[in-house]
Amino acid sequence: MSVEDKRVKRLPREVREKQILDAAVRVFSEHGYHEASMDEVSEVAGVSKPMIYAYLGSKEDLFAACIRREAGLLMEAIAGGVDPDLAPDMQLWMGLRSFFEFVASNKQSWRVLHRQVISQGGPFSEEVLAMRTRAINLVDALLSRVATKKGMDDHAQKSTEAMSAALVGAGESLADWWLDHPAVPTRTVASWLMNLAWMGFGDMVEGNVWTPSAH
Amino acid sequence: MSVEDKRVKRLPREVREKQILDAAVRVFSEHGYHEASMDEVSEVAGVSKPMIYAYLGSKEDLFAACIRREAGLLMEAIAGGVDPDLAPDMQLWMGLRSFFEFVASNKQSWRVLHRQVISQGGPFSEEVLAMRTRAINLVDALLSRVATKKGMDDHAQKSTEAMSAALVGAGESLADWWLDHPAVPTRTVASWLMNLAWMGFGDMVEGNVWTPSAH
DNA sequence: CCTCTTACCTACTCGTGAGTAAGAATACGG
DNA sequence: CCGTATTCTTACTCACGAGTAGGTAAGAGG
Repeated sequence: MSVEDKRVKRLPREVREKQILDAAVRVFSEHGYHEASMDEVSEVAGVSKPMIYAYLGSKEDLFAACIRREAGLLMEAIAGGVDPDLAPDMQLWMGLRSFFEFVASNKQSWRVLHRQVISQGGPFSEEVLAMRTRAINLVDALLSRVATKKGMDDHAQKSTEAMSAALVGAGESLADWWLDHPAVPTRTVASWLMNLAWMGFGDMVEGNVWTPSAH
Repeated sequence: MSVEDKRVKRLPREVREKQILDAAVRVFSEHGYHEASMDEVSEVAGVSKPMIYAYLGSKEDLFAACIRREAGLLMEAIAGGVDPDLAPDMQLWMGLRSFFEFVASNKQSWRVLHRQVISQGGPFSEEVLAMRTRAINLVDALLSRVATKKGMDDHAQKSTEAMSAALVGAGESLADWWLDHPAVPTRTVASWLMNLAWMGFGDMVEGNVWTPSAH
């Protein structure tokens, strides 16, 4: 009569898929794509291996599904934290804060996403690179808007894309550094990068710092 | 009688080791550690598999040897291009130029090094992380020197390590971007990053740019 | 010409892990 | 109470790739 024996049995597909994805994110984030085994995923998920293949397809498919879900969450978090009517520097500021907040509360998601960004090879690299490109374009839209308004010359205009790539890379790297120094508050990390991006290091040592209040 | 049949035979160990390492760098840079097979390395090297094991040890050993060699080259190139008696901003500038020059003329080396920076898991991650940490410390030494001289407060002092991590990440990311945009000259890429680091984006749009002449 | 070392190869073993076949158990509609 | 669709498992197959056993041949030194 008791429904709770040892394993909860015969749950609807939706629920199982979520459990599997959660387990996959965890396992992939711990070992990376190649070192992770489907057997471990199935064990962590509390479900036998054929279920995974039935519901989510091959290992690559499963990984792609993880990336898509987590990338969606990250992008959503950032987009939701930014008001597109604000001035560009404020938008950048809000975006950075949202990003670091996401990383702080979703370390595993971040690891899965960032870990495989570089190591190409698999067909899933498209998936991952796509989301990185989206991030760069997002920043580029901001920067080039500023550049145009301020009337930078053509040569400098071209540089905004490269700058965006650099900024995104700086953000990723800083996020990684932060994982090893969790004592630093979110706001502080975000402001460091904001200042580096907007004022540069040279200005900072002169005491010129960007603050959200003085828009 | 002819000594040149098809394969050059019976070369001394030194030469073979170099051939193998060259092949390994190429194969690892193309596929990444896991997707690369020892069979392919042996094929590219023009040497049978047991030779690799006899000379360089296991797959991990071989990979570690690659990393060590290429990281050594990179660090040497940077150290050789920087005069430690110059002002910090000039040192940073020279370092950046040397770095991008190295990437331009050693794309494969760069790929091997950078590809695996993130994806932890293997025991070789120590090897790779070590060289990244060295790079960050190098930059940090510069930045904190500036910060101390200029008398930044304690809070800001602490930030130099994080800043260095961000800068290194920006450099890596920009180098990757550059691989897809080879038309841009080395000097230009270096100056973009230099300006971002020293002046920030906000200053650049105002027309304030750092140039090597006005030290 | 004999011996010892070093360079070198063919042809294997064998663990591991992705993917599957075949069917058991449970709900549910008629 | 009977078919039928869905959930779920045990117990396999099978390819691939790291690592090796065992042996050949070529030069060096006597």
